[in-house]
Amino acid sequence: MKVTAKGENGVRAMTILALEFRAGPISLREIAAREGLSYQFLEQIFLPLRRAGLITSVRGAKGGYALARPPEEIKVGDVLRVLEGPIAPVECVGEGNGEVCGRIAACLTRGIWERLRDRMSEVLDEITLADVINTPADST
Amino acid sequence: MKVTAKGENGVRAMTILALEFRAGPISLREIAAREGLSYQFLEQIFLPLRRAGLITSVRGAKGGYALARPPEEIKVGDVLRVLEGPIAPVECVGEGNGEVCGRIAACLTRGIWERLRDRMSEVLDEITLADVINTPADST
DNA sequence: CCAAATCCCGATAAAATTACTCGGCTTTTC
DNA sequence: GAAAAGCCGAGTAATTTTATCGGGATTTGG
Repeated sequence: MKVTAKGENGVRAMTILALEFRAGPISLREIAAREGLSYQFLEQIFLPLRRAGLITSVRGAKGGYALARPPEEIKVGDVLRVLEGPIAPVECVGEGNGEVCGRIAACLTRGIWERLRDRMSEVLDEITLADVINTPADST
Repeated sequence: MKVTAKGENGVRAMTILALEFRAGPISLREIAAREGLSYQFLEQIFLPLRRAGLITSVRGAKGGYALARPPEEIKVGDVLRVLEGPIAPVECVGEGNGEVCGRIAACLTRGIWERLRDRMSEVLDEITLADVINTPADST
């Protein structure tokens, strides 16, 4: 029941883009240095985020990445769905998926996963990048 | 962000034990047949559940497994914690874990995972096995 | 007392997923 | 035109998950 490193680091990287939203594009090299991640792993994260339209890129020297929209308009759920696929605790209850598997207790347990999925989506869609950068990091 | 097959099938198997709670112990062979799972994989699921005290076993011919407590008193969260470890979307926010990692945006993103973890626990701890077997399987 | 049913359990093999790297290309600035 | 950056497919390494095996130990029923 874990988010992958890709998802976790993707959110982390997007947080940096949110912090620097007014400062123009930031290079992967800089983000990699700030977060202690490899340049190449970050590339793998940014590629799908750009294709999904969450970030924009500027090529060439002085280039880099920036959020495509202001931090208030990007939800954590958006980022995770791009990097990890639909939010769903089990395959058969993918968001907007009506399939049913053939096993006997299947329909009994299904409700659990649907409720869990809905609450997970709810939390992740109510937190924007703006919330993330504005929340004081109190709880040690 | 998925539950493993072990967790999913564990909940499924516990549901069967809940359905047959009054009927005495059920053998793994029977559960395996009813759910289309391998006997040996189920063994791997039941061993930790028994060690955790969620089920009891009776050895020998006519033996099998039964819930240690009535279905009303066993939460889905209990089962998942045994089979998958603490409910936590990322390592560093394991239930009751105060650690902090050293990276820069760490404390900014941490709050996300804490909120997610809390809501996940909440859902899973408000559903008992009794709820699972009593909920009509309407939503096709 | 024996045979069959059943749980007990460590070890390990197989498969799947995830994490990470490589190499080479294209675009832009200075 | 050289350096700084992004673009991108392919491939390898590491980890986790799934599944199997083999042999014990315990109980029931004949």
